[in-house]
Amino acid sequence: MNAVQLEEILKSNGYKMTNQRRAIIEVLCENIGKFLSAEDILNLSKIKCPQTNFSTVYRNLEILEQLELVHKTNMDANSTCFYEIIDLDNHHHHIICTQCGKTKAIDFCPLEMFKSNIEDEDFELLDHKVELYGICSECRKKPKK
Amino acid sequence: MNAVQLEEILKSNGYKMTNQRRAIIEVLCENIGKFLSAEDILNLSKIKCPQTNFSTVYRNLEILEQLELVHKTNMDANSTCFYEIIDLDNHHHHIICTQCGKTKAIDFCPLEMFKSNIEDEDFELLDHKVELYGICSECRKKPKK
DNA sequence: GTAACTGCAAAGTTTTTGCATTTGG
DNA sequence: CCAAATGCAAAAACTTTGCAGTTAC
Repeated sequence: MNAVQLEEILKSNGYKMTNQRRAIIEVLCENIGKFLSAEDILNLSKIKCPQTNFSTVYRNLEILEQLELVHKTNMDANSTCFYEIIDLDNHHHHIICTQCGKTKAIDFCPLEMFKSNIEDEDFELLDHKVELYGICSECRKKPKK
Repeated sequence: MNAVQLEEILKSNGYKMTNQRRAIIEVLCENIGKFLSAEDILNLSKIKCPQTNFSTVYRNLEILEQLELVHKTNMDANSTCFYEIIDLDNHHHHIICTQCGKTKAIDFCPLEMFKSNIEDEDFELLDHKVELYGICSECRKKPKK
């Protein structure tokens, strides 16, 4: 998924392109595989379009969520939410370092395992979220804080 | 994991038992397999111990998190966090109805699949979170809102 | 007795909203 | 032109904290 494709999707859903929106989309596309907070997105977007504002970031994230183009998540430690573009061409999950927060994309997805293991007809399975937590090599080398 | 076991763990870590704490622990243990918000926990705890307070709930959840006895999570739709006792004897994940929020425990865990698929020595795998999203049978019957 | 715990009220964070103004198509 | 988008400031929602008083052990 690249920014141009995303723009097309938004336009075809009746949304207009503004510099702020384009900046936000570009930031998201340039950071696939990482988790960004709303504040991260704001700061990075401001580099491209300085007048970008928190409300605008949140409003655009909401639109993208509704179109199922971004995933929203939190990590256990705090209550900030993190966002990432859903890249259908390159579906992945993450491993997250519990010490420094660094993330890394993991290609393996256990969804098929779930499908075959859930004989449960009560739910129609639509989506899933998988996060792995660990300690990255750099943090392992460091003395424990 | 039952409330008595949990009390023992807390006591052996130097924590004292108060009626508020006991109420919170019991509520958590009685709701394994569900996700409770801090507010849910407060309201249910108040039935057992009416003077229970929000600060006390959050402070106890923090202690339980530090001892790795509860998991904290959020669902995509809103930014409220949800808590559940980690029941090592009965490890499970959840499927969550995106319409009504109802949850159901799922026994299958793909962790072993991950271990064998991650040849990645950069991370030491410590923990994981898996959530499935879908629409429950009741919501499927209802006319779309 | 004393360290741990709690209640309260206040502050901190993150997210959402109303409204007046601006802008893209 | 006008619906959509934005900026601002204020509010809402959720969580954390300081402090004085209380309680478990």
